[in-house]
Amino acid sequence: MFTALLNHIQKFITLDSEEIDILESRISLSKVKKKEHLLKEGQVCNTMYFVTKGCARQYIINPRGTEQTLQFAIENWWITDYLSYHNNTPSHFYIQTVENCEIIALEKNTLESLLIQIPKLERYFRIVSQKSFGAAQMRIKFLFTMSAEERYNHFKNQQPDFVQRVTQYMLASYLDFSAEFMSKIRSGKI
Amino acid sequence: MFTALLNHIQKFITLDSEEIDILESRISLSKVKKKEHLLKEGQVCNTMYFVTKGCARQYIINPRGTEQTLQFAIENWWITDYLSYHNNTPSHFYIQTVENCEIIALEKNTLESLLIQIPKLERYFRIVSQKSFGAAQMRIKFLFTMSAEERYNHFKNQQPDFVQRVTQYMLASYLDFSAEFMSKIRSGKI
DNA sequence: TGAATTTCTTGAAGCAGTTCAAGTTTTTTA
DNA sequence: TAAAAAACTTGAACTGCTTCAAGAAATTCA
Repeated sequence: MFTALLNHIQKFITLDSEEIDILESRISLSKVKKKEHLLKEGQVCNTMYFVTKGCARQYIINPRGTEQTLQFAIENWWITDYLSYHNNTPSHFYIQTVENCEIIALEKNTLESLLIQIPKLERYFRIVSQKSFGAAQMRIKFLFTMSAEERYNHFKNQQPDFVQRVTQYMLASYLDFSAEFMSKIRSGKI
Repeated sequence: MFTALLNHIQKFITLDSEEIDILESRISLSKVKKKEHLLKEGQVCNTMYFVTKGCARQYIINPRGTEQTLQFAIENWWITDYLSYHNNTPSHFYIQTVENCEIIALEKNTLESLLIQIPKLERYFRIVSQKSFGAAQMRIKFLFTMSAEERYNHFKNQQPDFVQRVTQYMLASYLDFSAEFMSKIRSGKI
């Protein structure tokens, strides 16, 4: 529901009741079935998505024709293609639900007018995106320094529940190794 | 000089002359010699750095004891460890100049008070960090889908001048392969 | 529920890139 | 400008992970 986003926002800034009303009037929650696309490669991305329930992912189709997941978004995460969003260029990515989801889709026009009415929201989005960028930096560190098996174990320790929620090939590609290799890691045959 | 930052800011927002004065009064440019550290692993990062001249990089020392560059920052780029900055946790990274630099160091306290005096700056930093995050996503895409040689050629095409500015082992590690392999790519022995 | 589809497992062969070591070239510094 | 230090090159041996293929298990959906 809407309160999930409101709570998330209020972790970083404080809104008064008038601002909450404005926000509530402009935002709507939609249910999205598993495996539906929110964005496809080639489209210009003009929407930010906030997951209140379920899980979405950003992926590409690599030259060999297989999908590789670049990012997951679970409850209380924003997901979008910021480069396409800001530059109005065709996206390199797909964004797709992994489970049945409840999602707040915030279009550029709506967001821009909200940012004018409630300038404090600039701060919220600044902090959220700076933290996301920080997380992306750590991700690159892990990809660079750990072996496949270490990356799997590290992820499993950090997000024990999440491992169950996605198929093996999605997680394997996110950790940058093959689904077959993941099967071998799991069975201890490495 | 200060105008480099001012121009960068005014690409995204418009400041009036009073705001420019405030900004100018709180910001100072410093010269930093080549190979000096702005941040070391284990320190809490409470400063953002804007490069007006020269080049800096963020790197780690991997388990084998060799340096791996995660990010470069040239003219008009911000560099910091956002995770350490926001969570007040010890950094996993080093930040070091690669050339003699002119840098604007913006401390958290200063930035926070500037953001209160000039709330528009929230917007500037939001847009900059969202674009940086977008660039990080593309970087992960390239790491995932291209061979070592393709990554090198792609980088060289995108940033032909930059390739000359850093040593081979820095660029090789940034592209996630060994310095020896880069030597072989360059000589066409692959 | 049963058929179709998707996902997972396993082993064998292969290879892109690493590691090591030693020599050469370039850059830095006293 | 000479000596020291840093960066680059080259080849040989090696390896972590991929690819392929084919069967087994689990999930989806009519």
